[in-house]
Amino acid sequence: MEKLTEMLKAKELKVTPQRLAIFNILYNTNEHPSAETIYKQLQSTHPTMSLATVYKTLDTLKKAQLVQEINVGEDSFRYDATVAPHPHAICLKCNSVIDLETDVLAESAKKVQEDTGFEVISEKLYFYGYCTGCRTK
Amino acid sequence: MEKLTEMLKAKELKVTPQRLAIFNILYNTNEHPSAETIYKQLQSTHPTMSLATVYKTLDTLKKAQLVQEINVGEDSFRYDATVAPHPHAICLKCNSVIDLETDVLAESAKKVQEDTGFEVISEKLYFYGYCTGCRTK
DNA sequence: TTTTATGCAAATTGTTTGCAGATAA
DNA sequence: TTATCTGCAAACAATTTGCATAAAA
Repeated sequence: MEKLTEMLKAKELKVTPQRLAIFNILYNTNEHPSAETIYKQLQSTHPTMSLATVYKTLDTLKKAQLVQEINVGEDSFRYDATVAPHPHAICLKCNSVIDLETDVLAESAKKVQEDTGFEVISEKLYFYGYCTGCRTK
Repeated sequence: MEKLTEMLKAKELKVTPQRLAIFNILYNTNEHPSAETIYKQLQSTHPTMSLATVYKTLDTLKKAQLVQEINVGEDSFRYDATVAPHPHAICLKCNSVIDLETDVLAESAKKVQEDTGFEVISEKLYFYGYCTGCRTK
């Protein structure tokens, strides 16, 4: 991950195997795993990595704007290496979180700003329902 | 609150002072309080009410579709007696949560459904930024 | 009088923190 | 070599649970 290495250096953060491994998982999945899930996934390749390190690293990456934290209403946070704002669809049956590319966000942010005077910095849009795989019941 | 009394009876749930008090708070505010906040607010009028009861009651009301739970990315949930879907704006400075009435939700749900095949049941839209009171810095 | 709800305290879960030793620069 | 990071264990905070008592139907 050259991208991450660069970004970390730019922020005067050390490039450690743990940080690379965690970012790598997020960068190569669209599953939006939680800290716990990432930790379990790393146990085979990085058996000494602690859960605390996963949390600390996710916090570091979040502050460095390399990952975004998403909050779908579960009891834990999930993480996404795609930082550009985009909606998510959460399947109520299999709990999967799917990235969407609808562009309603920019338009509606502008509308809100005009209508209410609220200055929009970012936005999150979640759809709850059933994914294509779970629709057939 | 006749509405609540009816709804509870319809679901074979008992009408208790605690349930009335908690629903009443939510029904008469637009502050979207957390369980803790509701608990504190009730201490003067209902000094024997326990925090566990607040949690259990909110869960009951949520299941009875009388309140909705919202998750703005804080460490706790907030509650809203308006169950119809509507966007929320969260001020990053004063942490207030404001109800919005923009109607982007219905349109975009339809769009997502057509584009991706994901069957949308409900949606949540959050805007983060600065409220009119906090913009002047 | 029967069933369900409340209130207490203890348990659980996700996350954070302090600190000594390890590692990147 | 020095500043930062990791990993462990303990701490924390939000929420849940078990159970005896209390209250609604």
